[in-house]
Amino acid sequence: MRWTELDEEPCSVARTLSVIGDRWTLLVLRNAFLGTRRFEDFRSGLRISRPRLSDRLQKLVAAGVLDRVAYQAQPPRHEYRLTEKGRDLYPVLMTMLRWGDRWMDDGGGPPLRHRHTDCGRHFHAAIHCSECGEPLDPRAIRTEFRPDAVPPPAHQPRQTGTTT
Amino acid sequence: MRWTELDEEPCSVARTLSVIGDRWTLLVLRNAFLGTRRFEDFRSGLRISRPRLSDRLQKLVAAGVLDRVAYQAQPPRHEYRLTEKGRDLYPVLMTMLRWGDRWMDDGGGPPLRHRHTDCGRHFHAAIHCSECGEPLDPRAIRTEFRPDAVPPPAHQPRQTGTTT
DNA sequence: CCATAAAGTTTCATTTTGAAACTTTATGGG
DNA sequence: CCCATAAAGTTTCAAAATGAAACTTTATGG
Repeated sequence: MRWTELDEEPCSVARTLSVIGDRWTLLVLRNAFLGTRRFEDFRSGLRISRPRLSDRLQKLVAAGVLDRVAYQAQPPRHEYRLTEKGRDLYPVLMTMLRWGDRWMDDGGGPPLRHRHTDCGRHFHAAIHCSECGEPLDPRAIRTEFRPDAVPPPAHQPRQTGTTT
Repeated sequence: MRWTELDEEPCSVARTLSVIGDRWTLLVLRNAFLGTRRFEDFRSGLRISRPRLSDRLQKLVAAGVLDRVAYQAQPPRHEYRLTEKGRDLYPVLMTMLRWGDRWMDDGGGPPLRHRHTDCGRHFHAAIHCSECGEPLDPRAIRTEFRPDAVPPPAHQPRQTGTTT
């Protein structure tokens, strides 16, 4: 499979990966969520090479995840801001952060902590059912495939629970 | 920044990306969550080249995300199963799927739907506060940095809300 | 005895990437 | 005025990652 074919797969995970599924893109977005907007700030904050940053930003703008906005006219300078589509990636970043906190700890505890101003406590992101609001247990989920979205091959009898 | 340095960054997103932040890995995991366990099934389901699948599986096993288990002795054959660490990536996959459903729809609706057996309804994953259980609004979050985890450069006054 | 299968590895050409230098327009200092 | 610096890139080139195809090993079925 080619990367240019990914966005046509009948799978929302694959389609999402066609936008954010590369090494640098999610780090660019992480910093965008932390307030970075300018080319040089992304570059120095990430230690990414200029050509790579340049094409990642262009792709994210083309995908509608970032918006390129002029902040000065002479010489023309632009900054990159998250769009609504981009801000909606927040749950993806937060669940990744949660997994890293839990499984990649070097012994020093979480590098960042988040406080929920509504309840005042440090928290992590947990996924819940959008309909009933209960925490999601993968075993309590049944996956249904659209006719053109064929389940992948599996030799063992299909598990009923843990499916995407 | 080199990819081998990623897992040492004081950032749980970067550390998570050091494990799952490449093109194929998340697709391998997607299929693993859908029940695929064997080399040839991953390969045909993903249309990935053999050498690539081989090293992705090895890395995931080394990272403790998959377990390599013999299912027959002669000739030796193994299958790859999600560990607890691997199953805990479910929220990441589900939030990615949700984003794709919402923003990458080609007009045909979601390729997969998920039914919550507890409430009986089709749902999507929403992130909630682990402490109070309320849905998370990015503006209701304050980020606190450990001393060695420096906030990335940002020219504009730091936003107080939408931070990772 | 031959074909096929599973799970890889090897080889090689193509693509992607990173590092460094270069470009353009403007500002600040001596 | 002249030089240094800054921002936001682009160009060039060598190194690393990738995909396609062929090959390997052990076993089973006809």
